Amino acid sequence: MATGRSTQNNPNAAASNRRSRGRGIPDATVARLPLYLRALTALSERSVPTVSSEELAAAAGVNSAKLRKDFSYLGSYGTRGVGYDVEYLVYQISRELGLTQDWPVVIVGIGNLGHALANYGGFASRGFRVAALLDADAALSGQLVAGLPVRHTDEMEEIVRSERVSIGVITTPPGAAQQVCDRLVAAGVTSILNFAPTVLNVPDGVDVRKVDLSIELQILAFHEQRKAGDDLDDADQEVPATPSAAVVSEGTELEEAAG
Amino acid sequence: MATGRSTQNNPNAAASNRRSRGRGIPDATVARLPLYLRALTALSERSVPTVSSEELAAAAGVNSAKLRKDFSYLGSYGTRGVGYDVEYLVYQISRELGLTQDWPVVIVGIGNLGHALANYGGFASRGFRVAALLDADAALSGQLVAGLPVRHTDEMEEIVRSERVSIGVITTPPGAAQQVCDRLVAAGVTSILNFAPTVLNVPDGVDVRKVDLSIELQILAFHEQRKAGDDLDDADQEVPATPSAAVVSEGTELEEAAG
DNA sequence: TAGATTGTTAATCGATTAACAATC
DNA sequence: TAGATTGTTAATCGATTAACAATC
Repeated sequence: MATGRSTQNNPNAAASNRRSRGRGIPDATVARLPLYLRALTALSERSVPTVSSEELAAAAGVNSAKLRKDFSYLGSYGTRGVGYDVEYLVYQISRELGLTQDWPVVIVGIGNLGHALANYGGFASRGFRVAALLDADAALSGQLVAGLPVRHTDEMEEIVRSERVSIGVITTPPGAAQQVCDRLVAAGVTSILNFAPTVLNVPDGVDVRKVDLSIELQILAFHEQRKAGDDLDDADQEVPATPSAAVVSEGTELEEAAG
Repeated sequence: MATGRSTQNNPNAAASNRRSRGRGIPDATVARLPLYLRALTALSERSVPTVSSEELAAAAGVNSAKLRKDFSYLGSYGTRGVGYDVEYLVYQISRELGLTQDWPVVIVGIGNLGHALANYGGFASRGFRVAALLDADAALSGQLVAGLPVRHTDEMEEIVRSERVSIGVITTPPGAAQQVCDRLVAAGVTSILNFAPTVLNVPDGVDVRKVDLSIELQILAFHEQRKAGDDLDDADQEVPATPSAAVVSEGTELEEAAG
């Protein structure tokens, strides 16, 4: 938190507490816009012309008051007594999220996860274009993954610059993540989606979002344990004198290649 | 929101607003415990005996006031003027998260992502044991992935029951996710980690957490756009009369198999 | 005792929600 | 006009943070 480098704060806050500039859409609302968009797109495909806040909220898995409040930050796009025009709302939300433009991304680290992401259909359909797949393992170079040749990480800087890549996806092992991140940032990337289980340090102005399998599972385990505890009842049995064994060891490798 | 089925609320809330029972640890704190645990485990491996809230907070990427507040929900495990005993804290957090017990999980849908998860080292090291890999494609049955044979989804119910699986990971295409979810829940699974881009409906008492690639990227794009907007300055140019084209289409496939 | 650092308080901030007036 | 549904208000709740007394 010193040195002019900021460290991502909570698991997923991006850089911005800054009520995101302009009119200022709250972070919690921004995080839900993609959910609404997905539900709306499904309605659009079924040629449903309009939808009420109640229906759309149910489809997106939120309550309707929250949805209306969220939409109120975007403007008044509904019609009282009627609902929202599906197509129009799809467009407005897409525009708000920046999905009406082209976003070239690079994926660094082409292990199983990198593969999975490269093949992910949700990419292309939302304005995200895979500009390159990069891996530190020269043996992978040239190999086709999802129709694209894997290229060596030596080419990272050149690709980021020439393709004007502003978003980088890191699927390397944790040990390589910070270094890859530094290089991406130095080359001009200002948003990073990090799948490596590491805290990345980035300069101000760079957003980092983190996806962490292990953390999600641990949170589930916590709740699962509490459910089981309903039967046992945790009679606040105090702390055993000795820490004992059972200490969890860190063996966090998400992928094998790259760096 | 009717029928006794609850729908997961925000992207990642699990079922519990219930200040998680007992002493009641806030959800935001629970979500950070794995981060602290990771940082502590790294210190433990370097044989660091004690750590201050300031140091640990920096390593975990949070501020120290938040960390101390978080720890205060667990108990008073520090020593004023000294800091926290690393090993002891690792043990306490592990215990709190339920990681000192064995959690058998099944992964349903063995495409690239299922592969990546099966190979994920962070699993085994934290008490999570892959009890089975399941896929609806019979052609995959018997094939070894991460040393385990893929089994047909027909065996799902039997495996969940016999292995006492309470956590299921869904990496199927979106179309199959709800059905797979229903079967898992019917068989006894009470926590689900969903990678398919679908809102899952589950009965009360079942926790769902969602990991969604596309959503994370869209949130990054939003912030990225705002950064660019600093130059252009969005002079509140009002809504174009016609929605126009550029409508984003839904082609969300995360994987190919299963269901 | 002096220095360091925790654990807690209290203020602030942001997010959620119910309720309802506005209005189609 | 009557019915439906939005957009907004205001109350509530939960999370963050700085500051500092307690205490090692």
